[in-house]
This record gives sequence, C-alpha cells and structure tokens, in this order.
Amino acid sequence: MGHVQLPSLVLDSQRGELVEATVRVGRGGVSAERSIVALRNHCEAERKRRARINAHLDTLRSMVPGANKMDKASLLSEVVSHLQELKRSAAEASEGLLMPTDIDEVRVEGQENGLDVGPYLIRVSLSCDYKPGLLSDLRQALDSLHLIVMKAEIATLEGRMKNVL
Amino acid sequence: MGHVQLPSLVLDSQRGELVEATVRVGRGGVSAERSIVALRNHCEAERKRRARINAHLDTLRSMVPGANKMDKASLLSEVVSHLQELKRSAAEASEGLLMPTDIDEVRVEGQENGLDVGPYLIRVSLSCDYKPGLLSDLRQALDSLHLIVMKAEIATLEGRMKNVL
DNA sequence: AAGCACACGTGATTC
DNA sequence: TGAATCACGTGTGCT
Repeated sequence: MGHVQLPSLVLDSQRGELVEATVRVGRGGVSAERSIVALRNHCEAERKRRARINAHLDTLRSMVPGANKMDKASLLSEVVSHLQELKRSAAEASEGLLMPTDIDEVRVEGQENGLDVGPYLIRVSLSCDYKPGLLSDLRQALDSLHLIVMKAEIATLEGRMKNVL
Repeated sequence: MGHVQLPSLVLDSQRGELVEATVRVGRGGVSAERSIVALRNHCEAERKRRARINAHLDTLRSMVPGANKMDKASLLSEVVSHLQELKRSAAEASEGLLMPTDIDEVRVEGQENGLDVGPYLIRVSLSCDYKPGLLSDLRQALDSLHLIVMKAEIATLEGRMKNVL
C-alpha cells in the first residue's frame, strides 16, 4: 500500500538539499546506491506532469463561461455539464435544420417527476406556418392548461416556425 | 516552501499506524500537540477530494469517444478538443444565421429609398446573451426611434440570441 | 480555530 | 532497466 516506509533519503531541512538517511538494514548499505540523482529526476518529472494537467485545466476554465476561479472538482463537473449540453444542442440543431417540413406537427415528450400528481416536465415542439399573433395564442393556450414554460427556443425561417418548450 | 521537513510524525511501517517520531528540538516536545486526530481528518478529507476529481475524470472518459484508458493529461487535452469541436459544430449548425458566439454585435445595413427624407429600410441584426424582458426593451427602443419592424427573425440558442429585423 | 483546496515529494506499478 | 503514471500523506495558505 502507499505509505511512507523506511525513508532511505531525507530532503533538506534547508534549501532542497538531499541527505542520506543513516539507515543500515542488515548487510551493507542497500540504500544510497545511485538514488539521489534518480530521485531528483523523478520528482522533477512529476512536477512537469502536474504542470501539464493544470495547464489543460486552465484552458478548460477559459472555455467554460462561468467557471473562472472554481475549484478543480467543480470545474470538471461544470465541464461535464457543458459537454452534455453542447452534445444535446448540437444533435437537435442538426435535426432542427431539417425543419420539418411541409407538414405541421405537434410532439409531446413527457417525463414523470416521481410524484403521481404534481409537477412534471413535458417537452413540446411544434412547427407550422407563422402568422402574427400566433405566439400570444400559444401563450394563452399554455396558460389555460396551467402550464409554465421553463425554457423556450424559437426559430423562424422562411415563414416557418419551430418552437421547442 | 513545500518540503518534507522535521517529520514530527511517522506513519506505520506496517498497517496505517501512527507513531511519534522521537524528535526533541531544543526545549520540550513541540510536536505531538493534538495532531494525531487532526492529521487523520486531514488526509481523509484529501482522499475524498481526490475521489471527487477522479470521479468526474472518469465520467469525462466515458463521454469522449476514443478517450478510454488515456492518461489524465491526454484525457483533458482530448476534452478540450472535443469541447472546441462541439462549440464549432453547434455554431455552424444554426446554418443560415451564423451566430457569432463569443462577442455581442450590433450591425446596421441601411439602404436609401430614393427620397432624401421619408421612409427608408434598414436591416439590423444583433446577437447577445438573452435575458428576460430583452425583447420588450428592444421593442421600446424601436418605438422611441419611430421605427416600424417589417419582418423579424428571432432565434435563441444556448442562451444566445440573434435578431434580424 | 477548523475547514477546505492546492502543490509537493515520494513509494508503487507498469511498460 | 529507466521512464512515466498514479495515489498517497503532508505542509501551507486562505477563509
């Protein structure tokens, strides 16, 4: 297991000086073979490794909108979220480009919240020819159904409208 | 600086047992104050922290296509690449309207109508982070300028909004 | 003081 | 064998 055991070398007590620990186990000096220089290489390599990792971590911080000055764990968590979000919106953006079409469509994907009654989420997407006042009509219909719109994406293209709520 | 210095406590040599190092510096035992339990809490907290980070790292591994069994640095590098790639494809997925994703922008392309005064057409496109009430603010601004909106295209994507009038 | 977060040096493991 | 990666315990600083 990874413990501190039989420290054959001790570092400094002053300025990064490596000192041989006076340890004699059984026969002759097993330690202090040529290790001092090897150890230096080792821990310097490790430092370089940490630098690489932290560098990538920093570039991630710069790419994620609000993630500046977040601790390492939260940053990674945020990166995961953003990655999911981008994958999702990328998928449905390429699908939204096939702007459906000549036919009008209303699709409802609901997902229960765990409670039999009470709040649950549905996702409705509709696309049709746009006409003035359509949005307020939609809003009225939503209100009459006691639905609260959490997030809306509206796109109009060439007189067609797609609406994802 | 962060070195190993004057180890007042030594761990195990066997099964996670904490042993006081017989160190007497000058006057009386400065070490072994209340440290044993505090140290336990400390290193256990640190272990939990590492667990969180590595957990997120693992979920990242599962999300990135070919990044299974990559070392930590390469994984993060790959995550950066994929994040850029997704941002790019998400941006150009909005196709006809290529949303300038990073910077806010207001562009006005005016074209005279032939008359020096009187009605003329302008085409304004703006993109910025979306916030509630932004649309009505925009409408108010337009009204105060005595502008009539002939045609509007509105698209929202990932909290960004593009607006062509 | 008491908690968290980070960088460090080092033992173990793998190729 | 060295080189490279990881997990660990610890020192240190910030709050």
